Amino acid sequence: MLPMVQSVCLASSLPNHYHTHLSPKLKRSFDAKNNVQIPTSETLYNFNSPFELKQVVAFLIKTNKPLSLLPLPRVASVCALTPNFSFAQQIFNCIEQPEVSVWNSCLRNLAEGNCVTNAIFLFHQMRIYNVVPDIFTCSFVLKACVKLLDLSCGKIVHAYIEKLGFQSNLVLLNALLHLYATCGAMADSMLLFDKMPQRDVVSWNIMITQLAKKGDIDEAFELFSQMPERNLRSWTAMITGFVHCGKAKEAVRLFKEMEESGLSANEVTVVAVLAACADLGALELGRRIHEYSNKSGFKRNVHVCNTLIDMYIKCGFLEAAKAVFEEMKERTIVSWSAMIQGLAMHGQADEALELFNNMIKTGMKPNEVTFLGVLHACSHMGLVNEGREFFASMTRDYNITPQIEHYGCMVDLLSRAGLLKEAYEFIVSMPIKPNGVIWGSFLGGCRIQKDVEMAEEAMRHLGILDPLNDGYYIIMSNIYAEAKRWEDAARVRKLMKDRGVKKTPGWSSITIAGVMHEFVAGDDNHPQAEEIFEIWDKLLEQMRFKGYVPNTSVVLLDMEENEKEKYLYRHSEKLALVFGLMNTKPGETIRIMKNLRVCEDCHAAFKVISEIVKREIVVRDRNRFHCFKDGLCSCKDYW
DNA sequence: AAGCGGCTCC
Repeated sequence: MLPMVQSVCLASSLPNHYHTHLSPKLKRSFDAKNNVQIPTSETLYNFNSPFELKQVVAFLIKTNKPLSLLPLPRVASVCALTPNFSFAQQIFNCIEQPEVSVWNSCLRNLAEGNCVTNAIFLFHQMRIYNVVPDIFTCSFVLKACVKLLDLSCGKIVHAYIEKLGFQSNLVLLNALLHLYATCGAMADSMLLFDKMPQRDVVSWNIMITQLAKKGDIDEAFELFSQMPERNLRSWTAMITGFVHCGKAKEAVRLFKEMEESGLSANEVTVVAVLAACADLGALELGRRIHEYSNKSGFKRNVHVCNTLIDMYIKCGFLEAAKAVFEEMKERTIVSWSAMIQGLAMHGQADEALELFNNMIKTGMKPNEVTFLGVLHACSHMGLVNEGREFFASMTRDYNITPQIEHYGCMVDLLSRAGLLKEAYEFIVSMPIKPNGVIWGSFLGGCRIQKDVEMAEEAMRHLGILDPLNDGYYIIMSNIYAEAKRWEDAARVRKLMKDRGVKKTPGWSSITIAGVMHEFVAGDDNHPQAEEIFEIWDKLLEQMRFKGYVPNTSVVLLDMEENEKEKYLYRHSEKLALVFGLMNTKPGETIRIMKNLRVCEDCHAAFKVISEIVKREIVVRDRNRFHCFKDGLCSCKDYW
C-alpha cells in the first residue's frame, strides 16, 4: 500500500483536471465498470500515452488504490519513450519494487518486436533516469544492437559489461561475439573469442556460423573440427556454411556423418541439406529427406516446403514441386517466386505467367525476386512484349525499383529476340552502370544473331568490366569462327592466353543407382571409356542417317576438321549420355547435369538421339532445363 | 527474465 505522504505528493504533481476530467475512452471503460471500485486489469492496461497514464494514476489515487496495481512495464514504456516526461520516476519512487526488472521486461518486448530502435532509446533513457543496467538489461540491448547492426550502441553496452563486472558472464560474452561478427568486425569478434577464459558450445557455434557467412569456410571448418563438443546446431551451422559457399558435396558428406553420430535433423538442417541436394541435383537424397520431413511433422514449415519446391525444380521434377506447392496451406512470396522461377527454368512461360496472375488474384504482393522469375520466363520463350510490360509494371504498379539483375533479364530478352539495336539503346540509357553480366547477355544475343560488330562493342566493355571471365572470350572467338574469320578467332584466343585467362573445365554428371558419375571433356580415364566410345560410334552412324551433321564451328582449337570432330564427340555431356544409355533400362529417362551451358552441337545431337533410342533425356545446364523427346527439345531451340 | 540458425536469385 502506498504511504499517504507519497500519494499526496504524486497527486499534487498532477494538474487538477486530471482527477475529474477523464478522456472519453477512459471514461467509457470506467463507466462500464460502473460502481466496481477495483479497476480490472483490462482497464489498467488501457493507456497508451502519458496523458492516459496520468488519468489512470489519478483514478487510483482518487479511489484510494495502491499504485502497485499499475502494469509497470507499460508505465516504463509509456514514460521512457516520451522525452521530457519524468512521471515514471515519480511512480517508481512510490513503489517498492526493483525497478530495473520492470525496465528490462519492457526492453525485452521492444527488442523482440518490430520497433527495435525504441529498445535502444529506452536503454538511453534508463541511463538518464539513473537506472543501473543489470545482466539482463545488457543481454536485451545487445539483442537489439545485433538486429539493428548498431555497433556503436553495442560498444557502450560492452563498456558497461566491463565496468559493472559482468565480463565473465558467458551469455553476455557470446552476445558480444555475435554482435561484433554481424556488424562486420570479425577481427574483434575473433580476438574476443580467443581471449575468452572459457567457451561453451554456443560460443563455437556463433564463430562457425559467422565465419561461414563471411565465406571463410576453411577457418569455420577448422573451428568445427577443434570444438570439444558439438550439438545439432553446430552440425547445422557447418552444413549450412558449406552450402552457402557452394560446397554442396561437403555439406552432404557432413550431413551423413552427423546422422551416423546419432543426431537427427531438425527443420533448419533439413533446409540446408535440401539446398545441397538442389545444387547437386541429388534427387534420391532429396526424396529421402522429403519423406523424413513428412514423418517428422515438418510439412507445415514454410521454409521446408519452399526449399523442397526448389529442390524438386532443380532436380528436374516439376510435377513433384507442383505437388508440394499445391499441398501447402500457407504460401509466402518465396513459395510463389520459387514456383514461377521453376516454371521459367523449364521453359513453361505460359504457366509461369498464369501462376503470377493467380498469385496477384490471391492478393499476394510480388517482390524483386518474383519479377526476376517472370522476366526469365519471358526471355526463355522470347515473349518480348510481355517482358516489356512486366518491366514497366514493376515500378508503375508495385513500386519496385528494378535492380541490375532485372536490367540483365531485359537485355537478355531483347538481344536474344534479335532486337540488338533496342538492347543496345536500353543498355546505354540504364540508370545503373551496366556490369559484366549485362554486356555478357548482350554478347550472347550477338552470337545468336551473328552480329560481329555489335559483339566487338560488347567485348570492349567486357575487357574492362570482367577481363578474367573465360566465357566471353570463348563466345567472341566462336562468333568469329562462325563468320569464318579464323585469324580474328585466333587473336581472341591469344588475347585470352596473354591475359592468363583459363578456360573453366566443363563437366557433366549422371547418377546411376545413387552413385554420381562425373565426366570431363575428352575423358578417356573412365573405366568404361572403351565401351563408351564404341557405343558412341554405333550411335553416330544412326545419327548421320537421320541427318545429324557435326557442328565443328564450336570447337576452338586449331586442328584438322576430322580432329575437331573427334574432339566434339568427347564433350562431357555426350560421354555422360552414352554412359547413361549403357547403364539404365530401355525407355528409362536419362538425367544429366552440366556446369556450363549445353553446347550447340550437343543440343542438336541429343535431339536426334532422343528419337533413335526412344527415351526422354533431361539436361540441366547452368541456365535452364532442356527436355529432349522424339527429336525435339522443350526449349524449342530458343535458348 | 538471457546468448547461436534456414528458403526464392544474379
